[in-house]
Amino acid sequence: MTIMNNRPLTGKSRRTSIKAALAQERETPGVHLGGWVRTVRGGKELTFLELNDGSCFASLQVVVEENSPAANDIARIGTGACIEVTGDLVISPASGQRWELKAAEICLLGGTDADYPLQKKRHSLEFLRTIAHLRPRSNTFGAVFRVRNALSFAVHRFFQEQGFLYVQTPIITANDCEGAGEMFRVTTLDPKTPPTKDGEIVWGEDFFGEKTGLTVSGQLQAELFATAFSDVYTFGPTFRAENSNTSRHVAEFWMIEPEMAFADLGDNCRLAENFFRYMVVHALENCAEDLKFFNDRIEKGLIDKLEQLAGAEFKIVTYTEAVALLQKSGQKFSYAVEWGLDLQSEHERWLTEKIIGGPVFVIDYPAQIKAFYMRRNEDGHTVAAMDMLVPRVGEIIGGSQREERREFLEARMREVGISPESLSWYLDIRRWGSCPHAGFGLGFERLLMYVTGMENIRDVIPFPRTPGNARF
RNA sequence: UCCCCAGUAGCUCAGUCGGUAGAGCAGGUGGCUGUUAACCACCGGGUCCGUGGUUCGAGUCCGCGCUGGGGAGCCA
Repeated sequence: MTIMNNRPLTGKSRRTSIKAALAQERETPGVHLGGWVRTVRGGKELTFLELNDGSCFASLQVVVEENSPAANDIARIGTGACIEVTGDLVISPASGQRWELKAAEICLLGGTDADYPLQKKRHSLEFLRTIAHLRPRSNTFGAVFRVRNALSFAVHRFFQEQGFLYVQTPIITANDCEGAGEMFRVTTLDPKTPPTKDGEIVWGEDFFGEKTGLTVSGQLQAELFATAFSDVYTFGPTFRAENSNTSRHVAEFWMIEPEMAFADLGDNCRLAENFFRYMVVHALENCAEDLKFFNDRIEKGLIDKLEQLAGAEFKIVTYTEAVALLQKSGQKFSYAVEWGLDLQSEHERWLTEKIIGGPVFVIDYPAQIKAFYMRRNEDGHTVAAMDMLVPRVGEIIGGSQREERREFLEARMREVGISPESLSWYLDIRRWGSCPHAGFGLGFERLLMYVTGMENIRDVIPFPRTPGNARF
């Protein structure tokens, strides 16, 4: 790089990451670090600072000697302070850590005070949620967001390795008939004086010339791309304006939606299984330190669970079999288990946790409880749908083979009250060059819940959006 | 949206039968020759979520509201 003016940009202030420092093979003089202080332990002649920069779970112990020039500032350095340190990386003479930094110079960049909410003690996840701007500096959320980062990368790696094309489907869309949930409205009309006719808002005068909202699914557009590129996937933000108040729902989340041409429901389940296993293996191989923390503090036995899953075959049961299994389980449920009724959360959990004891695909649901685009089976009353259920989290994947036969699809749309004209482009795919295809939607946050053991979806997304809460 | 539970110091929580507010951590001061969410001593710190009521007296009992959590529905 060439600096064209007289600004004193040296480009020499870059630090060594703590991850890199801890990975050193030998003692190194003159190492420069930056980070946030986790705890300070002061003695008469020595002060110990735990420094964390988020590059890894571990902190690095910084040792300040009483008469070192670095000692000047340490009285003002408390938990949470941001500092830069230069010193020698040496093998620690005390047990508890291999490396420590003998400080020669400390620069206090940003101090803290008594009101700093993040203390060196256990906080409740509920409290940390109220300080979402600071919680990434905690052990738990540091680990969560490093795993989230690793798995985001793994999503792309998995699909790219398999030759899938990444497609960015629109975030603003005019389809509100996808059956996936309530939409957030997108409009530029003045809420005080919208154009009206006979008391109704004239959406034709809105920005896009029709009623639009934030996407609830990229599936329909992914299907369009699948009929040109064969195998495609989306990975992007998804919005649901449902008034859902549970530990598994947020209004804004990230969804992964692969769509494959020349594929049936069996191919779909196989892809889902391979994908899920790939994510788990990737986490085991790349996030060992963070997973160990989750295993010790969040979900006992987590690593065993993940390792078992990596080697296990996923079970597939039909909806009809699932109903029979639940009926003969002898378990008393609050809601009836009966063919034709949707499985309740309690049924799904019993199935995956108690009867199967691991991830399970439930396939071939009754047509009347599933979406219009799912392919009708030969029996005439079920559709080629699949839900993947996992212990603790419940439904993590929902997918299907799509109805590629135009006359069946159109008839089904009329049955459920969707005008074929409104989705003419979707029907056109069946009109010209139609082919069997299948895909699914996987909630990225629910995957993270499974992998980290975190029990509330609000704790695996940086700044959760839920009814009544869009702070931060 | 419905059902259940909770709200006390900056944080985690105790507070008995209704009798006038407590601990640990954090913060401040001092001590300590290598500490591991250090330790020891002392100090400061309260709209008991809000509101209305019952009572001689309410953190405690009752009504309403707000906020948070768990569960259900919707789903990923």
